[in-house]
Amino acid sequence: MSDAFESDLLRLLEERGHLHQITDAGALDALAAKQIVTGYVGFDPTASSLHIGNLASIMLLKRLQQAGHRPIVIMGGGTAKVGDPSGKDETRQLLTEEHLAANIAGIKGSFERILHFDDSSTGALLINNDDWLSKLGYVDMLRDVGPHFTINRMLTFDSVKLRLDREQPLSFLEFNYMIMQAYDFLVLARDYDCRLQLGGSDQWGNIVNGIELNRRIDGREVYGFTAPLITRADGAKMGKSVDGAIWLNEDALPAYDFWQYWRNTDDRDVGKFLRLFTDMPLDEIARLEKLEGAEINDAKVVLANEVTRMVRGDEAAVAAEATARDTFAGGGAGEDLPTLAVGSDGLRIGAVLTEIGFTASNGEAKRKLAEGAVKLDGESVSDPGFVVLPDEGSSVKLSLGKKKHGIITR
RNA sequence: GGACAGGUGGCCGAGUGGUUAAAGGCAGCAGACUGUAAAUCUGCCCGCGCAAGCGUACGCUGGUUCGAAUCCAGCCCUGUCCA
Repeated sequence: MSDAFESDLLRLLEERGHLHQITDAGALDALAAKQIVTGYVGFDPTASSLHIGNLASIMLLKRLQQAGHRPIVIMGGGTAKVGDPSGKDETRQLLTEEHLAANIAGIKGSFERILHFDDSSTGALLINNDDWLSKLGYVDMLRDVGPHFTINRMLTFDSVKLRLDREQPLSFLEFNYMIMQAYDFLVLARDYDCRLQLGGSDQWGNIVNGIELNRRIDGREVYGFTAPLITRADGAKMGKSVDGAIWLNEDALPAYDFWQYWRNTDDRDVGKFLRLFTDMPLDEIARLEKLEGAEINDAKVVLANEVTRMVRGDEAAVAAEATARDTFAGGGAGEDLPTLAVGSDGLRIGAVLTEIGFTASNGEAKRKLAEGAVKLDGESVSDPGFVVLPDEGSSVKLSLGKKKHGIITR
């Protein structure tokens, strides 16, 4: 469906792998080719930091701006009070007002780093949909919007069907989410001349509702664009791990760990991720992803550097790479590694492992010791009674397995 | 409001009175092999404790029993059907 889009916008999105579906590709293409288009993506502030699962959506806004259009970030302060059932097996926890406000404050920084906010015609905007949603009167809302939705149709949406098919509960509150989101689009189209909503493929239903609502109430043509769900070659979703998500905020995940996540990308994903999450020229990416054997590691380093730079800034990327080089290639210990100071009495090895965060409990630490996974300055340690006590003023390198390294000082 | 079904460890899912901290799978961690990759094989996988050991755990609260995730009562929650 792809050859020859007229607009830079759709060409860019398509060639970098962001395109999944467009509601009216021809019309949107024509519009984007002749004028600045304002487009938005909604983010629900369910945590105090976004994670790399959100990165694909953020990139949509970045691409929009790169192609000379205006991105709007919608903070779902209002919709988060309702909870999006899309793609969720079960009901989300409801968040308090204070909690939401704190989350929004935490998330904001990521956008400020990745998008350009200014007063120009393509400057990004960040808007909280609570501004209008919380002011809605129930009866007014029902009368204005209610007639345009039929339950029959709402029941056919995947977000609803999934729950019903799985015999999972779907509360009335959540059922209303799609109406709230559709209403957002209406408000944005009216007040900001916003003509495009972008999102992940799981948002298709919600987006289509917004388009429909605009057409029915205001007779305005607006468009929807969805990106494919990004999965890793091993089948896992982006950024999911037991230790927690790969957070964008430094206070939630140190830059070194963030960098490592990308450095450890599956061979098969390198090209895809470079296209999606960096601005590298496509021919350069094509060259990198063709590297074979151990050489593809170079491409992974490039990927890690580029993404870390975008999300965390130059310094963080440079420091993380240096630490990785010293630690892995040099066999030493880079500065960015997690560090733990033990007192003058030292600390038992199990406690050290847990305090520095390599193991979740003392029991796990002991198991790892028994498995022979723990090393101090390269020397295997298996005695749970071993007390770590570096010489005054010096430090030792603590390793759990091949990948987790830290520095113990006195 | 009624009838029926169900609520088990991060997830899925066995287990219907006794070596059950709870089968099996997934996810995860570690070891071997490698390239800080993948695949494969092996081990581990509630917490505290150096250890002996202790403490918690099968929706909640009580009860029966020497002994309960398993039996009883009440409650909460969910689904399906009925009103």
